[in-house]
Amino acid sequence: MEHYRIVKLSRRERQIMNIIYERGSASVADVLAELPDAPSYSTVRALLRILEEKGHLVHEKDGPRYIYRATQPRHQVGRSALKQIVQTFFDKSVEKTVATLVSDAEISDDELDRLSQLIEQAKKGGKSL
Amino acid sequence: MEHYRIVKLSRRERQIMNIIYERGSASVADVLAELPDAPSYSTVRALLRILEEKGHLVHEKDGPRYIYRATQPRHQVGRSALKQIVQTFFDKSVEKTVATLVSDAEISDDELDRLSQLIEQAKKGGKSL
DNA sequence: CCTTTGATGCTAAAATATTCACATCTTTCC
DNA sequence: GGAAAGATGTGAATATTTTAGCATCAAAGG
Repeated sequence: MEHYRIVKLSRRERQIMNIIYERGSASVADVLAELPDAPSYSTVRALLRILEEKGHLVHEKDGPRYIYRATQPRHQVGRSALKQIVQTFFDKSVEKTVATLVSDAEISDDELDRLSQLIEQAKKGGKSL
Repeated sequence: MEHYRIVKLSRRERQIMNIIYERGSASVADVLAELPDAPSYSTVRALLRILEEKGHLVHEKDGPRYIYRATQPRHQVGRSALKQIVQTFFDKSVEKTVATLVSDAEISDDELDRLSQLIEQAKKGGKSL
């Protein structure tokens, strides 16, 4: 239940983890291509190795090259990150957070309908517990 | 419209900015009290000074002591941070994000009702634009 | 088989972040 | 006013992060 500590990462480590979470998996070249202010190939490999040593990543071989994946499931880390955002910027209010989400993004009517259903289900689900 | 770049902060800088965003404002002692693995008083002052030099904070005098505030409005930074989370962990899907929010947190019926209204307004608002 | 290409392993230098000690300046209050 | 308490300003040491160079190894192609 406690916060997942992807929180102790350095700037570059964070950037790399985000890339890998976004893509699901990535080779060294993939990471290099998406890193802002991209450093050298060697540098990216060093960082990936460190992240692996720290237990945040694992790699598997895909022919000659390594493919990296996160060890912690994305939904868990996402949940934790979201919680942090709600706490830090939205007074712990889910309502304020959702308000920002729906006012900021372009959302189709279909998606809005599904959101309504989501809320309805939460009402029922909450009751039954 | 572009991402607000509170993104280049180091680990400690990030921790401090989060504390200040959460509280609204803070003295050196406040920050020190909330920092995990709290360093010395001198250290916190040094970090606050750096953050001020970089333009992320300003201070005003409250009697003998300094009170620090963020220069960028919280809602703007929160909006940007939220966007980042949605992109990184929820496939850019507001729906998935909201689903996590309502399933994770304890939400009262009242709040769920307000969320429904929120969605309804978004439907109307979206149409009219 | 041998060369070329493209990948990783390792190590160390350079840059940045983090930390604190000490000097100084105010406020408090006796 | 003057001492004590509580703040800040500064500079430099320490630790961590970030970077890249060079050696090595494996696959691909002639």
